[in-house]
Amino acid sequence: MKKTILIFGSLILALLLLFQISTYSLLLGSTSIEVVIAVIALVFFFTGIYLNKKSLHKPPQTEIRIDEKKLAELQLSKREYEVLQEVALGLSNKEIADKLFLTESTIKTHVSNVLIKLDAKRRTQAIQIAKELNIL
Amino acid sequence: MKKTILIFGSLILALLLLFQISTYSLLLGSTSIEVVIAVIALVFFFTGIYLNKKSLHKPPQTEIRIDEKKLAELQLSKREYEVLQEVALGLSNKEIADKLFLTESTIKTHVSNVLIKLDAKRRTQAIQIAKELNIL
DNA sequence: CTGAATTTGGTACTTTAGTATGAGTGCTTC
DNA sequence: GAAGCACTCATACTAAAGTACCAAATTCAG
Repeated sequence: MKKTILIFGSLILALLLLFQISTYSLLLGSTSIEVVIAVIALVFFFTGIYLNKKSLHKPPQTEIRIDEKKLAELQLSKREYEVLQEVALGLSNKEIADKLFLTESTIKTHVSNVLIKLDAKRRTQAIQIAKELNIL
Repeated sequence: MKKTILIFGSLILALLLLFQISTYSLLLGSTSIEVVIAVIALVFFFTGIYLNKKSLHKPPQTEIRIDEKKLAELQLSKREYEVLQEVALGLSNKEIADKLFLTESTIKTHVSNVLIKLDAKRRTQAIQIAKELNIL
């Protein structure tokens, strides 16, 4: 955050300086109007590109957020959703049971319910459906 | 593509026009230097932002291309990779067999080989590993 | 407090998935 | 033409996964 403020501050300062220098050099007649305008245009053009890259480019790349609405629509209970997440990680029912301190029976029950609610025949299909719905 | 050329063309034209108008209005003394420079700066600033958004913003959002290198490293045969893709779609061995006009035995063999090559214990884990490696 | 939903777990059973092993075919490469 | 590899398929298993049904404890809103 500190770095951002510093960069922005010096950027604004530099642009203001450029602005003033341009105005004065024009008044003094040492530089032609065309050159000044061209320099200004180029500098601000690339400043625009740079700022855009910094501020708007990062967030959309990494985040692929889950669809809370569809998650609610599906009526999955907390445990069922939790189990679904573990299933998607490639764990077996036994492994999930150990991880959540439950028995394999319980996991089977939850998985079966998930399959019904997601309208899937197999756990692999449930994973595919869940990812299509942006639930995972 | 046609649209892009059209947009870029009119953009360049508009900028050139702005450039000329600025120069002339300055020479005629009808506008102050500061105003012209400010307008030029703003226009080029936002043009930079716009172009950057159009050209560099789209590809990373939609495309998540597969990692050809890792795919080669894994030494998966054509059929094995093909079967892996179907597995990731949530199909059963029987369904894959029917889809590819093979027997379930053959699919089982392919899946087993895929599991070994991906170092996975289950097909669900194979899916997870494959997606982590950007193979799918 | 009560009824409904959730969570947990069990038994019994069927269906898939996965392993091990062998074997025939076709294609390429040395 | 023999060795190697990919592809196909089979049999015989074992191990998971999944279904059906039941039941107790817990949670939670009305």
